[in-house]
Amino acid sequence: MSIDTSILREIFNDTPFTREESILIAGKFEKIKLKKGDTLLHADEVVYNQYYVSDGCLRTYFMDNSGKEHTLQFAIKDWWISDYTAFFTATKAVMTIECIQEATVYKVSRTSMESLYEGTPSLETFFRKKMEKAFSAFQKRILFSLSLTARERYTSFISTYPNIEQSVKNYHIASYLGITTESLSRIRKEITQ
Amino acid sequence: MSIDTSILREIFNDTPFTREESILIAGKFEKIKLKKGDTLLHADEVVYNQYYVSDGCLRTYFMDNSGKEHTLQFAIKDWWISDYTAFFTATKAVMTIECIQEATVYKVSRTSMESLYEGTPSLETFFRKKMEKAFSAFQKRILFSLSLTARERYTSFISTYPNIEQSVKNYHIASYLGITTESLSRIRKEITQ
DNA sequence: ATCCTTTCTTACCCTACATCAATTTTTCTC
DNA sequence: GAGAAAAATTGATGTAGGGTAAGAAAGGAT
Repeated sequence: MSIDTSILREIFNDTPFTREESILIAGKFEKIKLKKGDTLLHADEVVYNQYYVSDGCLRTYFMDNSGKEHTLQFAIKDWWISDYTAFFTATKAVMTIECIQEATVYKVSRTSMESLYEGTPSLETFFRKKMEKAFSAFQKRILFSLSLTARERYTSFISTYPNIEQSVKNYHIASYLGITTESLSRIRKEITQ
Repeated sequence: MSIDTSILREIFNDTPFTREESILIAGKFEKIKLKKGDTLLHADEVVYNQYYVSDGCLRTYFMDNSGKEHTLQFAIKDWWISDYTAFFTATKAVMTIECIQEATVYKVSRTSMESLYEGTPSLETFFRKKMEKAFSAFQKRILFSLSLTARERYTSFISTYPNIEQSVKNYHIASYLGITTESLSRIRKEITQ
């Protein structure tokens, strides 16, 4: 365990920590390198950690009873990823996190987080705000899934996440949008005409 | 402005505050009574406040270009409600909050919240955890909308929120599930047979 | 460069849910 | 409790997107 304190600047942006705080925080993180296809977290595993993505691309997906995959989230540089429902309650994951492009992530456990919050309120503020943004993003996604057609959701996705689009397969995007890869193909054809 | 400090126990459960903190916090809240049909927040208004629901039932809905309503959230006792995306960033609401059953809510502004966080870390912890739960709920909702049929989403809704079901109209539920009221009617018929 | 695997596309038909148009039931109001 | 308004149901028909199957492109591996 432990990472270089200089990386904290990347992870926590402009959040100011004292020298002591930095050392304490850095001591709780661990650097992990992943290759394409690696699984960072398996469904049914108890979730102890969340991960900061420094580089590469990952996705969280849920596999339903019929074996179909549903992508909940992609994560690229500066995103955090985990099965958060399971992470918050230290229960079993329903989702799997897969590396879809060679990645470097920094891992930290929930218990580490909780203990760090105690001595470092600015850290808690940082995560509260992260949480607020993530919450907003999910809210928007729900509204979109309720009110937009598949085609509209696709064009919205493309313009919102142009960087992600390059890193992922079309069938990943389809499973994120809630449509089949065939439908996405038809939509793409329609658009380019 | 200001409410009785005794109500804080209801709002913040078992969160312990000092006498001084309690007075400070209570000073930032305001009690509001709503009748059925009242609008607590209009789309296009800048959102300064969030609301704790002490009693009654409200819903947040989004109206799309074609005039169709999409219910994002219901709120009953002990839930918080706002257009959170707009609340966090002090921007204009895209959603409207409507009282659907005579309600009592307690209002507090974002700036009040931010200033209270500074002196009372336990308050920030309280809201961080609330946020985590809300985030999980939204995540679950996204997974359900990706992987379940309309019928499955309906039965899941009914069993998850039996208390809400009684307070709301079927067309509210339909707009929450992302289907038409006619489809919901057919699903209900199917189930009772 | 060639073979093999993965990904994407296309064509055909199918289904879950939508839309439109009444009609019935429930709820509100005086 | 009669009449009006709102909500729910039902039937007929339409459509976005799904399922299946096959082929075409694009990437890797050797």
